[in-house]
Amino acid sequence: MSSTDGDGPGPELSRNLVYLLKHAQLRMAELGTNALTPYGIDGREMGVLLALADREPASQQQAAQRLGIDRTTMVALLDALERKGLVARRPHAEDRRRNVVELTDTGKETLRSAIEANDDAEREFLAPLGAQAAERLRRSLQAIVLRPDGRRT
Amino acid sequence: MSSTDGDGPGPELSRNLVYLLKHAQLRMAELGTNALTPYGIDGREMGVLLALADREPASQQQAAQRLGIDRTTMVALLDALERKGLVARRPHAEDRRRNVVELTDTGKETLRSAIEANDDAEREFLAPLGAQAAERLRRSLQAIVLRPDGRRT
DNA sequence: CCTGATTGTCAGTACTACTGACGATCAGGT
DNA sequence: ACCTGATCGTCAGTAGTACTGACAATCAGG
Repeated sequence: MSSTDGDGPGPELSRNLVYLLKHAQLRMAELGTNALTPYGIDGREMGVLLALADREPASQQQAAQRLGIDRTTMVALLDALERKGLVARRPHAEDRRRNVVELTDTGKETLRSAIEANDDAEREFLAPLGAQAAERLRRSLQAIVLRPDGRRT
Repeated sequence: MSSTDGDGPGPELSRNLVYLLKHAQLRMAELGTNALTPYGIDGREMGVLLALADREPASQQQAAQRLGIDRTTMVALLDALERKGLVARRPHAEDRRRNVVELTDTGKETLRSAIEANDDAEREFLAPLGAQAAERLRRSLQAIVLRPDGRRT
């Protein structure tokens, strides 16, 4: 039952970007999740940590915008990260509607390790490509995702 | 409130493949869905049609394998496509456990139009890239997704 | 001080895809 | 022919994810 009949995608399906992107994303997400489990977080949570560490301290809404997700989705994400002691909410000095969300020291440490583990996972994901092709893939995706008119999903 | 504070992803997040692939996939799926609505199908259903048209007639299970989804997921997908008159299930001559799934004439016609519309959507998706970079992106994704040891998700 | 907008929160919902179980059917050995 | 184990399509239930809509608290402008 190994190499037979209708096992893989046909030639047309293999050219379809919806198909290719979906499965690329699934595979990368799986590799990322596996790589991150030792640190008790998954890819989405690492994204939140990155969004917070990358720039100046942010409100929950700002963090959500950086990640391209809804502010209501951010609530549960931060609940989990706060429970794990990786981020802290504190009240905003001048606007009491807002929370300022920051990484704890543990969070910073965890993020450092997570980035390394995730880099390994990315290397494995990109293994079928040469170094140059890998870098071009990353740049092309950036050009598409970060294109100037970026509207919110 | 337009271009200010913490609006986009920071530099680290922008390099993260999980982030880039997720949003690339979201955008392509949205463009595809929009392009296909005139034909009454979405990207997933077009995938099914492609999987069926690409190769010899298939059982539901084979079609699912070509698409990389579970056979239980295929059931509802085919229910919808059959209701729309785009595919037909008929009993397999030699194995009565199986259904042979085929495109109807309407299905073939719809798929032709859908492919054109989807090509337009892909062009829009790839617009930030040059022609060469676009083709390289497609090939790199193929190399990653179709890599020989492709295990089932 | 009032009105309208913003922030974080929560309940409810939608969508997708899975697991587990079922009956029907097939294949192989005896 | 019979039994056992595997396969196919189906369905119910469940899990994960992210949304919409509504709410109280708070802010900003007039």
